[in-house]
Amino acid sequence: MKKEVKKITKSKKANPKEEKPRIKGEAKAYSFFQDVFDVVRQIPKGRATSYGAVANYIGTKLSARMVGWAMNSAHIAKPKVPAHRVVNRNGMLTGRHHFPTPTMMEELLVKEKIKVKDNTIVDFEKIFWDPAQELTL
DNA sequence: GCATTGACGAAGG
DNA sequence: CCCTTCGCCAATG
Repeated sequence: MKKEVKKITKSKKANPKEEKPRIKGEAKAYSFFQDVFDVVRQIPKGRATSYGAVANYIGTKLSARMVGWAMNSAHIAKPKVPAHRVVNRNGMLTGRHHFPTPTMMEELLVKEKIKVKDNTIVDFEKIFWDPAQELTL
């Protein structure tokens, strides 16, 4: 149950319509959407990262949810964002259901020599790629 | 304008 | 050790 924990809901829009997937080319107003996409695109093959790591790199580590939410627009973003390389901190392919086909995500991972077992990346910590660590911002 | 939800994460029981 | 709960930020109904 959700209970009425938060009834206030800040709902204060910090960013005015910055992300507009409908418009192509003139998306100058960068937002965490673009940041997430950019970071995810820089994930080397055979590697994977977690939403929390990406969020941490961007600075919104406290809200790893936003990363996942942003990935919802990833399938609209171009060039295509390798969202299959982004999983939760458990290494579980939680977002596989959002792909064109639920099997596409693990198939892509397997193609990159990433072992997937029971919807979870094997040796996730080994192939883990931390943008904040690798990119050294 | 308020309540609910979400491809998460960390902490508490 | 497994399950439940809170926190975050933005969007959508």
